[in-house]
Amino acid sequence: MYHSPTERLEYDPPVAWNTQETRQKLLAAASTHFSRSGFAGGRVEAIAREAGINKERIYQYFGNKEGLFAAVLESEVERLLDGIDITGAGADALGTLAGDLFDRAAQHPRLVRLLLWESLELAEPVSASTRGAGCARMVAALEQAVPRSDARGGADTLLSVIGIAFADTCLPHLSRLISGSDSPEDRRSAVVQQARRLA
Amino acid sequence: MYHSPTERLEYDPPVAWNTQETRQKLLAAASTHFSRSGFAGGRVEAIAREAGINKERIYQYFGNKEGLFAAVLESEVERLLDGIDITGAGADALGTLAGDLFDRAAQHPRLVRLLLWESLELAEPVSASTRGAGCARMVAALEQAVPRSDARGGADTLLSVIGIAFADTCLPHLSRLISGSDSPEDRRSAVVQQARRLA
DNA sequence: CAAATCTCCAAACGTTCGGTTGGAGTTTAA
DNA sequence: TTAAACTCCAACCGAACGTTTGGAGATTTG
Repeated sequence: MYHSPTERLEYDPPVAWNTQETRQKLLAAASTHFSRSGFAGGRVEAIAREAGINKERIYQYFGNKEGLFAAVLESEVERLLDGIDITGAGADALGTLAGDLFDRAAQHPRLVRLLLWESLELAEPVSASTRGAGCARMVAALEQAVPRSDARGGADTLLSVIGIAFADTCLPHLSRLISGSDSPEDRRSAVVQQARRLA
Repeated sequence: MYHSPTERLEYDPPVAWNTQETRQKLLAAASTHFSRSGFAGGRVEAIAREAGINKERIYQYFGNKEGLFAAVLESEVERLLDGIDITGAGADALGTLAGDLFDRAAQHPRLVRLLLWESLELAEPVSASTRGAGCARMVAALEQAVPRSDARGGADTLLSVIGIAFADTCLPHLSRLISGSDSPEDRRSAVVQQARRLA
């Protein structure tokens, strides 16, 4: 195995196999890069370098750059709503939901960013059937927690709570122009308050 | 002036000057391409071809690709909220605002897309001071129309109404997974209804 | 133990891309 | 009328990029 003169090692140990770890390292690095720069702005070479894996392995495991991007989205975007349940009833339910969503976005900003890149760069969502099923469950739970007369109340409410909770993550520049630099605590409090009003 | 054999003309008329038109054509084509594909995915060559202008002109007028992108954002993103005033009071004011925002997004989807690309691809917003002033005026008007006790009510309300109004434009895939393929009329109605509840 | 298969690598390839150059013609100014 | 300045173009350049190739070594199989 040849190294360039500037990094020639005294002894190159042979490379042991670790198929699962290789794949996971590539996915983790790809998640970072695609979250930051999107599909078009992400660089295969830079992803591989950060993973510490040869970029040829990307083609072996994922097919191509598009396959890698899809794999990242498949593993990440479901996590956005994963484990967030509807608890309580009425205004409490909506406030808690909004707070949980806000916290999720605050702790994992890359998830919302990946969702946005998916929206802008893909014609169709990834994992549509499983994500659709997850959303349907949330809608049904919301309809139980916040009963309403109109037939689509659950779906409309869920979408509005998401819109409120993610407004500053989806549109950070506009948010800052509107609200100034308020603290995450203040922002969270406002999100919970506004969502409660939808009851 | 040389043309390739496949498009050799019998006679090449010399090119007259039209500096303003050239610039506008480039901006229009750039708006289309950057709205669709973002900065990283937009192609200078493709933009120039669509404008019918030599791509070297882009460097003359805008400096580089980044300058072109900034020029597009500067001319487009202010149009998103431009001319949208707060009318009425209470729930009516919020409902009308949400409806107007929804209509603006529906009629000019490229504006929201450009806003999203700005959010994802730029560290700072363009035209921050003029946009900030415009937002401050809207916040003040909202505080008049929907008086509230908390000090930041106007800003929080505006951001929430925007979040509700643009939820399906910002996150179209997630919206469709949640709501199914409802009609724009139904979607608009839901947006107005939900926004009214924030009063 | 040897052959087959698999994983991993460095290097290379062909294409794409943003940006520049040399020059032709248009318009303006003296 | 001529020179200067400006606008516009085709072609080009160097770098970047996604993808492939040839081969070395690790692991599995018979």
